[in-house]
Amino acid sequence: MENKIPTLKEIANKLKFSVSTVSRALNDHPSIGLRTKMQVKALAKELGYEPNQTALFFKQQKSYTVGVILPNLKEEFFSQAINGIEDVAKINNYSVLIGQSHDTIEQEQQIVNAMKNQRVDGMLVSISKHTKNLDYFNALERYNIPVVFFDRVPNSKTVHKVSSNFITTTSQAIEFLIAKGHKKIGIINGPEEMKSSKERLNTYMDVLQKKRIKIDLSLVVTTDLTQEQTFKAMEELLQLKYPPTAILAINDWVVLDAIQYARKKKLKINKDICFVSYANLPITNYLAYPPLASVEQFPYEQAKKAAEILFKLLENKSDTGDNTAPEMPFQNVLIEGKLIVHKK
Amino acid sequence: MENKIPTLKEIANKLKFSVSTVSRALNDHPSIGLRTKMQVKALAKELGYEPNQTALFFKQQKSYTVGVILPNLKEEFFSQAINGIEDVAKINNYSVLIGQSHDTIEQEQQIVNAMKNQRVDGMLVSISKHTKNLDYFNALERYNIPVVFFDRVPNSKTVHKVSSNFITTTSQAIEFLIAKGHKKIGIINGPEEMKSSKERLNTYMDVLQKKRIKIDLSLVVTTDLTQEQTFKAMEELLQLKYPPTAILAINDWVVLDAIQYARKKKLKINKDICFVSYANLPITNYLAYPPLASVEQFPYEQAKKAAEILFKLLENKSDTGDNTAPEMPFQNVLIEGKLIVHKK
DNA sequence: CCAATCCAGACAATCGTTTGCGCACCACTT
DNA sequence: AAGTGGTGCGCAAACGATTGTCTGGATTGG
Repeated sequence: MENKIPTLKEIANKLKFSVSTVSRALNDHPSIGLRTKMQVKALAKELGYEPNQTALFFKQQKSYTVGVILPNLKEEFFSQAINGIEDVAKINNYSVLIGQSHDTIEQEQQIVNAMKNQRVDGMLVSISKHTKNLDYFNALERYNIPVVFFDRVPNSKTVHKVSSNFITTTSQAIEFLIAKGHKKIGIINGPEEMKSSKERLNTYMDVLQKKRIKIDLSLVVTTDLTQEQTFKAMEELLQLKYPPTAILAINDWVVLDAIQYARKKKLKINKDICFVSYANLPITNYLAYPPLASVEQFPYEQAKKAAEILFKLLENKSDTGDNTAPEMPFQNVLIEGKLIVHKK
Repeated sequence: MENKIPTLKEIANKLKFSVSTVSRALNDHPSIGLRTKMQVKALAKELGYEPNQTALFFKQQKSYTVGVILPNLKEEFFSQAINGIEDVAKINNYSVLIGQSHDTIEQEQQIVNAMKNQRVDGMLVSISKHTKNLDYFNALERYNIPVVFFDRVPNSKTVHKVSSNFITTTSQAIEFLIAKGHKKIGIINGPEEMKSSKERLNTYMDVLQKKRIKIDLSLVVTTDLTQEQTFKAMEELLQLKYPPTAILAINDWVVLDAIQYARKKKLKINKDICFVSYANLPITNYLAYPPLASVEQFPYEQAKKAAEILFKLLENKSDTGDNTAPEMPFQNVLIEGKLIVHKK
């Protein structure tokens, strides 16, 4: 007998009240008498009544859910970011729906669409390394689903985004290496489609120029972040007539592979060759041959900031049913990173 | 004008059909004429109609979503497990809702409840390290939400679960160390509440006994997996009159801390003291002082298996609206691990 | 004593979709 | 010409909750 899911209707029937009365009683509506409220609440508790969220989502045209799309969860950068999002979501009583694009456009698009049809209230997205076309994100406008990009953000000016300031951190990193006496500084960059890759490269050249160090484009190689291509990139760099004495790598995973490759070639890390990279993963603490320094990008704070912007957008939306509210201007927040020098 | 979300009703109005006809047309119902179907489909496409999932979830009392609850995402073990689940879910056209308990009972319970009210169709759970009471999981029965536990599973016999076979892998690990000549083998175990801790300890003692090695309980210490307690556990072990020459640690993160501690005490890893642990994280490949061996637990396969069981349960449920179907007996699947010896 | 007021609760619409049933119309059959 | 069967579509209920409007009865004021 108790093995059915209680509904308002059941409570109403047992108490000979109408469904609407029961609903209002549970919501402490002023037009319901105290006696009635007590009765209803007592029975609701006894039956273990809890509102059916799917009915509410449907009725209210609101799911109290934000979708998060990111390349993958295995990078600690992203799992930390999730924590930032979860914390903000919890404050706002929202759930978080996570999807991994696995760095493919197809899966990213599919997830966006699925989330759209499930009517997430908003999305936080770190795009795949190949994403160029934002059509499927723009389609969300019609559904009134705001999107805030973080970390891996698109180039467009007409989106909200939060990302690391690669210009300042890259400057710091390069200047740090120059101060250490390095003149031949290699750079293992990411795919060209990635906005961060461009910024990193531009900054690299700017700093060298400012410091009057000759720019040698053969010192610039790229990887798609796979181990295979990273090895190939390292091979290119090391076979140069004047190989680099220091290398700036796009992130910690790439730098780990790069270091591994260098060791295989019998190079002494931090002596023959130094490495600096981005992310500052906890594991670098356990490494025998850690990079000399890492750029901490504060994933938690970055994602948190993005989530806060998203919730502000959601708030604006619900305040005024119509779009009469002054639209929030497109946010483009830069999070300052920090160069962490690992003590030997 | 096109900035509204298209519904069946709109299509029906524009075409002067009834909503039901439109619905059936889109679903290729046989009783709708070919001409009508074509017209409807054409307009649906033009308007970009896609069914509102929240309405479907509600109507069908089914969300095509499985909930996954695990301690945290930052352990690669779990993010790999998620991939196993996602892959199975994708085949079945299901979404995956992820929640992190952060190893606390309160959050775990809260997530279970939220997922219950959102009517996930089933759950896959790796319980927190403190979970003992399964009441809030049992409450899901009433909602007809099947649960399959994986990796960190409860002791109960009346649940479905998939976990590593700690008996065989622990035997292998200990025998491996004994074969290497170790007689004083320490063990850094997990909290006693964890089922795996008991199995690990029992196996440890069984193997030593079989090999006629004296059991010394002072060689058995525990950690709650935090770095602090792991350091304390190491301190206990190292201050013994006859400290261990080999240590079996509950997982890779613990072993990393243990190794760090040993190094701080100027012990030579793999010489003064050896380590073996569970998980075989990818990062062990990048370590200077990796454990001698790791037990690979195949998180992907484990989670995949759990997901497959869950979907079989879901299938059984939907086949027969009532519970007249022969209930599937409680599954208790053991996944065999594998001892991976890291080459130096 | 009757009308105005007010309180507590009921009625019904609504969200978008599916689905059982009914009905009109046409083409056959007899 | 009346019955039969099938085809093609509409009507309306249902899922669970919220909410605007309505109503019956008690209370109050003049």
